[in-house]
Amino acid sequence: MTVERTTTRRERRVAARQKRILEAAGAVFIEKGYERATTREIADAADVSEGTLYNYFASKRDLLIGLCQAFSEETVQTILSIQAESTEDLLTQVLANRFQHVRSHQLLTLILHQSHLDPEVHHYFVEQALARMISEAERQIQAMTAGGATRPVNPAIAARTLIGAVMGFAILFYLKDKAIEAISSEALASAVTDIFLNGLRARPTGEREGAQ
Amino acid sequence: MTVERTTTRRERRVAARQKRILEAAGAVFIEKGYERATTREIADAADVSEGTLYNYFASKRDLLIGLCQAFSEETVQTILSIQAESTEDLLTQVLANRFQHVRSHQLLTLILHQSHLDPEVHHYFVEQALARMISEAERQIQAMTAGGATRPVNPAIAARTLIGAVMGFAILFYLKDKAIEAISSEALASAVTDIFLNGLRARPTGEREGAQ
Amino acid sequence: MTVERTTTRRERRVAARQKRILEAAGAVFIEKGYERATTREIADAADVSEGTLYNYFASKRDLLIGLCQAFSEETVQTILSIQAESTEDLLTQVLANRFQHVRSHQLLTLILHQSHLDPEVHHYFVEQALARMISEAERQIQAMTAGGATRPVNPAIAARTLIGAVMGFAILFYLKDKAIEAISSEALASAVTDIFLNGLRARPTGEREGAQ
Amino acid sequence: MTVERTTTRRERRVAARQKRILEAAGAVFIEKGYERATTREIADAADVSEGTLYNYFASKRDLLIGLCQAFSEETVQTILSIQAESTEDLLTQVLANRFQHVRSHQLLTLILHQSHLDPEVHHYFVEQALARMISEAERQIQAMTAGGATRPVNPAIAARTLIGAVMGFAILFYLKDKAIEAISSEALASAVTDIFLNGLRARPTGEREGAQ
DNA sequence: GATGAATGAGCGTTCATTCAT
DNA sequence: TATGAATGAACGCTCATTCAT
Repeated sequence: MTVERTTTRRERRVAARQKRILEAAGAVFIEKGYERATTREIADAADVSEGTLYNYFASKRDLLIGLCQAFSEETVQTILSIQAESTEDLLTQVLANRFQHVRSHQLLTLILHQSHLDPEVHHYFVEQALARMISEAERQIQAMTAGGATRPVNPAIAARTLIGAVMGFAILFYLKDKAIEAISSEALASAVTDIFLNGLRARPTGEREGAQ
Repeated sequence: MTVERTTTRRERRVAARQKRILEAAGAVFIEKGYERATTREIADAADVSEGTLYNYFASKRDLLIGLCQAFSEETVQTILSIQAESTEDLLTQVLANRFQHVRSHQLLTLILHQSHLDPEVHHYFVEQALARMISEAERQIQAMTAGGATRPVNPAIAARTLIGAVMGFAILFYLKDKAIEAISSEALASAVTDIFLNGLRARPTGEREGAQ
Repeated sequence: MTVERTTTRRERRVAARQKRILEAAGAVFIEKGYERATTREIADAADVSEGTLYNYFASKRDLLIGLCQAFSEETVQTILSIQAESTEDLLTQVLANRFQHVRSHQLLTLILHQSHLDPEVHHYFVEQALARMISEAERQIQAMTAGGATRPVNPAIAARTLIGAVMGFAILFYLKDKAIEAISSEALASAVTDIFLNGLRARPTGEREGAQ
Repeated sequence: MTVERTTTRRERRVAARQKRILEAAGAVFIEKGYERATTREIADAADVSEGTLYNYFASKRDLLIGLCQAFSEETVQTILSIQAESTEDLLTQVLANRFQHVRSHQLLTLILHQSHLDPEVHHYFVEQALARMISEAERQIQAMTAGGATRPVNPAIAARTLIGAVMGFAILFYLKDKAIEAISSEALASAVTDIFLNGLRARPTGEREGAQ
């Protein structure tokens, strides 16, 4: 018997089933929208009965909150854990990571929409995740400006332009934009980083160009 | 007697009522979401009976389609009609115009979400409006690159970064981001234009800076 | 100016319009059933507005009552006015007349059904028309039995068998029975008269046969 | 333990409830007519909730179709299973059986009416039941004619006269004809059989009379 | 008198949630 | 604990009737 085991078999089974239900809910929510998704459909997709669903989540709304919490937490953790050597590297990594994520998990747009309608979703996503990421981005930009890496721009606006662009790309994936789907997340991240760092404007001849 | 009148009083009344119903529908859809909005609520908001609603629109979905069509058409017309003297001026004007619009009409995010769920909304918004605006942006970027005004970037990506950022800002307005709401549309447009044209990266000393 | 005219032009116009509305109502009722027929559809078919409909009839139900009254009255009048030389001739004429009528006007089945649901329809059709025709038939049978023309059968049952058969044939027309539609009303009347008068049973050789 | 049981308790409960709902629907349809019958009323009559109704039948129309199928099948089975020794016996039995049936179950007239309006009801009742019974009746008449039991009449017309008369009597029951309700089904069947076999016409003295 | 837009009660149907098994 | 039948409130929509023009 492994003494170190802190979870019993039952607890693990419960956790696994909870996860399966949440994933099923996410898939059905994205396909049908939150309102049109039925608990029966979610239960079928999770291969459990409707009754069992309610043993794991108190309501349909709870499924949405659960998804929102998991999504928000995962997003914040992932972004904050990224280690980079330079401004450019950091931006590229963050963008590549987000592009990769939204490409396969289209929850972001669902949650954006529900954040407007449900105060609790707003709390978990906008206040706990989006606001934190925006302020982290502002902090980074201010640090980089202080360190001479970036021009002195309005950090509130710059942070929101970057994060807004990521959300915008998420929507383009969500709307099945063919041109975007054809580009790898890394290539897209590099190109977007280039635009944000170096701008679109042509440089006077002889000027040092940025990456890419 | 005004012989020139081409619309009768009845026709004008009908048009006005149709507009009022559509506006009421837009307001309720934004407040409650499309699914949770009830036809009774929309009728109340438009100060007509439910029956009257159905004299003007065949179904609740038709209200959504009508809003989407009007929104898409208005957006395309407005953007295409903007006249500008320079790249910078054009970008600033377009951004200021869109920021102003999404600030007061929050339909964009509703329509983005419904475009994923309803093929007809997708048709009117994504195919008729968004795709046209993206390709117009690509065309402009290519022209500016050919004219030496912008660096040779991937026009597909650059166009989508710009438009994605606008959609991202629309979402921030939609989510009631206080920092954004505090900035005037024009100031925001200038700052974002600056970032897109000149980039965030610090320039070597002595380099000519872009606008702002 | 014809002094004898007892109806003004207006009165005649009103009567004509009333007749047209009633005919339109009958056609729509038969096509869609009473409940599914809409007043709009009836108004369209009569080429008047819905408002005008209500200037001529107080309600949709009134249209049904009106149709029922006209149908009942016409049926009774027609049947009672038939003059015949013999039992056989009388029966053949009545049957031919009714077959001809139900072939083109399918109101009978509609009214039969509504008689069950609406007391006023029941009054006009069942009590004023059907019951009178049944008792007239009973009277005739009794008279013929007394005169030696028919066997001493139960007149109540015989009358109802005859009239029931007519209603049954009306239903077969109503249900578009092909075999019945292919036979002329006169031929059908003769054959049915033969069956009722002479029976289906084979006769001993040498017996005198009835008509046809 | 009853190993042979092929239906579980649940299956039997489901079948019983389905039957109860169908019977309730039949009763309400007959009382109010199909259109005026509400699903709420049917649910109340079956002592279930409206939601439960829809667990057993997909729509209100499905209840009608279900009734029509059951009625049609039962009618055909019953008629075809009747064994008789003579023409007279057969006719009497069939008539008695039908009179007894329509006396207590007034579905026939409802179904006759709906057959005109709903193609599926037409299919199940007119094509699957009525048409089969008519052709069976034609076959019998032809056989009896060939066997010398009946005169050579038009079998199509004779069959329809008989079946039409049954439908006519069903309508008289449906319309609560007092004279008919006062006569037992058997007596009525005998009297009608007599009329159909022997005819109404008086016979020359000395002729052999038919039964009854 | 004729019109047809406006009305709102009432319908069939759905589905989140409960609970007996 | 897992099930899925039962529930009933709430929805989108229809249509007989009214009434201002």
